[in-house]
Amino acid sequence: MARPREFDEAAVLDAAVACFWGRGFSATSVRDLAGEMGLAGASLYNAFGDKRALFRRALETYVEQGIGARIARLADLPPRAALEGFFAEVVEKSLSDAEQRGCMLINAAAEITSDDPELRTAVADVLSWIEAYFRSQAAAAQAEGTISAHLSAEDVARLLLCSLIGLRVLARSRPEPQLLRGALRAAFSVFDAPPQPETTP
Amino acid sequence: MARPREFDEAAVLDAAVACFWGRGFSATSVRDLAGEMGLAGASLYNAFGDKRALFRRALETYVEQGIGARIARLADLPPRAALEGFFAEVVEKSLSDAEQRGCMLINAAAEITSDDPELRTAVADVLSWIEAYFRSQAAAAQAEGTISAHLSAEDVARLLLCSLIGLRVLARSRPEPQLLRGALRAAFSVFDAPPQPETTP
DNA sequence: GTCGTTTTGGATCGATCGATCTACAATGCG
DNA sequence: CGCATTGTAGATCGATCGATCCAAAACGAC
Repeated sequence: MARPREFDEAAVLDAAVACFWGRGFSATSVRDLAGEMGLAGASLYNAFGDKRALFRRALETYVEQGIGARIARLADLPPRAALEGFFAEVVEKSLSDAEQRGCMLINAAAEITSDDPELRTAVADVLSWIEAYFRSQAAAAQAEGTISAHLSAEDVARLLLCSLIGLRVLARSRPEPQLLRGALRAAFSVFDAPPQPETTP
Repeated sequence: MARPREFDEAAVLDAAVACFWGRGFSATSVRDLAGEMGLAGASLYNAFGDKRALFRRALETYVEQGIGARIARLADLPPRAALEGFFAEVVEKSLSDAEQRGCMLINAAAEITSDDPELRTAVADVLSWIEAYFRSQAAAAQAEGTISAHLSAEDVARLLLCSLIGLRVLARSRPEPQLLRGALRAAFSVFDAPPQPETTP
C-alpha cells in the first residue's frame, strides 16, 4: 500500500479536545492544534480535513469520553441515584478544574452561530440525547416511586438539561460551591416535592 | 478645545453590541466593528482603546439596555409576577430571534477563558447582580406567601440564575417552544410545591 | 530493487488579524 | 488671524490566520 501514519489517531484527537476545550473554536488556531497534537500542518489537513471537521471529530471524542463514559459509569445505579450521581460528578468536575473550562459541548452550544448549521445540528443532537437519557431515568424513577410524578418525565428532563447547561456555564464565571450546590439542591427539590393538596382557608 | 467627535457614542456602541452579540468576541474582527459602527479604525481605537475594552463597553451597554431595562419594566409587578414576567420575556425573545443569538452576557460567560480575569470578573459581577435580583424577588414573594418557602430564597435565586443561563444557551441550539417552556414550567414548580409532610407507611 | 501510493516536515500562499502611523480637518482660545 | 488640541480617513505595520504545495520518506505490491 503506502506509508503508514506515524501518529495514534485517538491520542492526537485527545490533544485536539484539550485545545478546543480550553480555548473554544474561534480562539484556537490550526498551529496551536498541530503543535499540541505533535504533527505537521499537512498531516493534520490530510487526516482530518479542515479545522471545522477536526472540531467535529474532537467534539465527538469529548462527548464519548466525557459524557458517554459518565452515563455508562452510572448504569448500575437505580435511576434516581444515577441522576444524582450524574450531577454530583458534574459539580465536582466544575469545581475542581483550575482552568474553569466548563463543558466542551456546552461551550460549543454557546459559541456556534446559526450560519454553521451542521455543527449546530450536531450539538443539538447530543443535547437531545442527553435529554433523552434524563427522561428515561426520570420515567424509571417515577415508575418505582423514587421521584415525584407531579411533573411529567419530559418536563423533569427538560429542567435537568437546562440546569446542566446552566451549571456548566455558571461555573466558568463563578465556580462557587455554595452557588452550584444550591442551584442543584433547588432543581432536585422537584424530585421530592409533589404538589400539596389545596388547603382552602 | 479641539475637534468634536462626529459620531454618537451611544449609537456606535449599539452597533458594537450587534456585532459582538451576533458573532462573539473572538470571531468579530475590528474591521467588522469599524464597518458596522460607521467609523474608521483610528477613531475606534482613539475612542475606545482596544478591541477588548470596546467589548467591555458593549457588554455594559447590552446589560443596561437588555437586562436592566427588563428588570425596570417589571418593577411595578408583585414579586412572583415579576419573576414569571422576566422569564416569559426571555423565552419569548429566545424563540423570536431568527439568528438565535442567545444572550450576549451569557455567551460571554461561556466564551471567556480564565486568562482574561478582568472580563471574567465583569461577567461574574453581572451574574451576581441578576442573582441578587432574583433573590430579593423570591424573598419578597415568600414574605407575601405567593411562593413556597420550603426552599431558601438563596436557593431559589440560584436555581433561577442557573435556569436563565441554561435556557439562553439551550435556545441557541434548540429553539423549541415545548423544550424551553417545559423547562421553565418545571423550574417554576418549586414555587408551588412545598415539601409534603412525611407520610410514614 | 522498482513502482505506486500515502504520509511527513517545512516552506509558503494570499488573506486577514489587531494595532499604529501619518497627514489632514475641525474646533476653542488668544 | 495663528496656535494648540483632538478627531478623522486611509495607508500600513508585523504577526498570524487557514490552507496548500512540494520534495523527501516510508511502506506494500510485484
